[in-house]
Amino acid sequence: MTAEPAPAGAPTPSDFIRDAVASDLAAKRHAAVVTRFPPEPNGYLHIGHGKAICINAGIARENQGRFNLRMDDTNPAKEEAEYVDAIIADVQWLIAGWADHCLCLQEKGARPVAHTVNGKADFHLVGAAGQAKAAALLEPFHASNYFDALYEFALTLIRQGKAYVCDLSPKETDEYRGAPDKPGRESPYRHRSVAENLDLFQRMKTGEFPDGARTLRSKIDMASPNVWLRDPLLYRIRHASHHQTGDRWCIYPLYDYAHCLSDYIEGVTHSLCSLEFTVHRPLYDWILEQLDLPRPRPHQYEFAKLITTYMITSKRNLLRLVNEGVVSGWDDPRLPTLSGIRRRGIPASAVRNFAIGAGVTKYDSVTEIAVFEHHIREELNLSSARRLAVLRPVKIVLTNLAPGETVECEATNNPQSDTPTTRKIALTREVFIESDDFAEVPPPKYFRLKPGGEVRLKYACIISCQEVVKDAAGAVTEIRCTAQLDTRAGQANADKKVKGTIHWVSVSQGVSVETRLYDRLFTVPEPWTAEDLRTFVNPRSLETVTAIVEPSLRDARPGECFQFERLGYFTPDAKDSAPGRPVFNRTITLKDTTIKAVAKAGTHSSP
RNA sequence: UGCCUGGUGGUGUAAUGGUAGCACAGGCGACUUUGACUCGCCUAGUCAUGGUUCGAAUCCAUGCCGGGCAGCCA
Repeated sequence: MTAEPAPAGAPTPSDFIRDAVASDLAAKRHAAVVTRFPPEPNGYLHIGHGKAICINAGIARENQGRFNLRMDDTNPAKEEAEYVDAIIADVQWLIAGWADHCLCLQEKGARPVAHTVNGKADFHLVGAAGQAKAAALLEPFHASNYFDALYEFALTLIRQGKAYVCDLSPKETDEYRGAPDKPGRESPYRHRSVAENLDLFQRMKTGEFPDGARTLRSKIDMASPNVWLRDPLLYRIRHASHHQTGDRWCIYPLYDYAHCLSDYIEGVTHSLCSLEFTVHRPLYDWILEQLDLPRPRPHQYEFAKLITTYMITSKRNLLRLVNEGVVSGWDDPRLPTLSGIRRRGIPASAVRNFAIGAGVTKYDSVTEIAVFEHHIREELNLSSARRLAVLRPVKIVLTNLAPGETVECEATNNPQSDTPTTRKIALTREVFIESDDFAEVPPPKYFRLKPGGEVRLKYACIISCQEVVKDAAGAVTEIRCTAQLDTRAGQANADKKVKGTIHWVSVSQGVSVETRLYDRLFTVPEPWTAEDLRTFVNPRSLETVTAIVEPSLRDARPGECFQFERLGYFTPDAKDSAPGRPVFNRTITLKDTTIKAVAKAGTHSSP
């Protein structure tokens, strides 16, 4: 768990939020920077959350601060413990080696304790960052851990005459609220006495009233142009079991009330969230202001969320794809969930570079998926070992090699390495090549194998095509070639040039492996605008083939990334691989200008 | 018709009163035992109109266009 050194020459990100943090620090408004990432455990994290994590963790990291992982679990109806574990794993994966030393969790079982600061009542809970405590003794913060503190704060608001118990039904509450362009009306229960409010609120807590019968509301301004200031609800009654607190509570705080106070309780200094919460900020500030709190108050700043073409990131839509079986689960490699992305073989660093590069602004932008793909290839190109694999095989017979004869060849593991290593691979009489790499009737500018043509087998030698053998149906069954063994590395004609170099795998030594070729899940760049998402699901987003790979790949393990030369990057699937029997996921293809070159040649040569 | 926010090449993002730059995408070329990588070159932008100023993407005014907000969701 060491911090990754900042890339040489990489400028420190600068944006309006970082400017605000720097100015707060300069003015000594806070002793240290504390940010937070507060997901609701009602689904898996996706790449949009990834951006929020990168911003919150990144700012903590740049200021030697910490960032709290908190489950925003105030709604028992929608949340599940299963999601908590997935969220923790995804966050840790995303920041490993980068900001994990800033990640702050709390001691198991810890709760904020009431105490007095400068004569004022307070609740405070500080966690442990990095490895200050053994991981087994830590857990994420939970808003539900603050229910007692939140209840006490609510009592304070009632005593101050800033909150009241309202008996309006949900429908009536809605009607009384008015509309953005017309003021609301005051609830008939708005002027109850403090004593009555206290009594009713306590009875709400003890379970005397059914769901929806009463609420606790703040008393602000029913005529405010900001609808979120029209006496917003603080508590609702829900006789439901909560995944953390069980049946201890039947009243649950709402987001606006719980969030600002959770931030305060944890000592958060900068609460960074997405733009849709901007209209809630006056309420965030109002609640904290009323309570006359002894410690510095947190402040909320909003940034534009990450939206990427061909991806959907709404939990509703994601859940639907999962439930309807369009994908195999939350971690389907085609999904932009962090679990899916990880399973697909995309490095966390690529996600971070993408998220950070998207910037921190207040403009709702749509980032092209090509940028993400660029970052994926950039990382994988540097780190992936090269291997030979054939996805759609066609057989070549090297007629001048004897059956059983092997010609040892040396292959480079990673040409991008400063000190490249090599491995041995065997050329045999029969090898598979990619069916795309042979064309009986080649288009113009076709560099690969064709009747009477020559091509180099990568790391081996140049071969000449002599004869094409077909079955009764006219399908090519084998291509008979001669190997020019003196064009191997180190031989007399090693420097002989041919236009094309192709990959291959020995028929006798190759291993068959299930390989999953993933493509974009949607056929249109902005699927979220669709009436029905399923209309634009790409029917070819997953194709499964039996690939033939070089023998060393039999031992590939999940977590390892390979470049199958000329094809793309592949990684063993973490769920379906077994020792000695990997199942490969294609992370992404190599950039391919072949199509363009051939198409262009075709265009030029046609009338 | 209310309030809050925004508007810089195709896309994303810098420039904080002083030469509009970077990245992705696109185009052309070089290199190449990956049609990859790498390298070079090119295309293309300040929403509009006024104003302030020696000088405006930046400040002011007006207009236009976009996004968000009316859950007992977060």
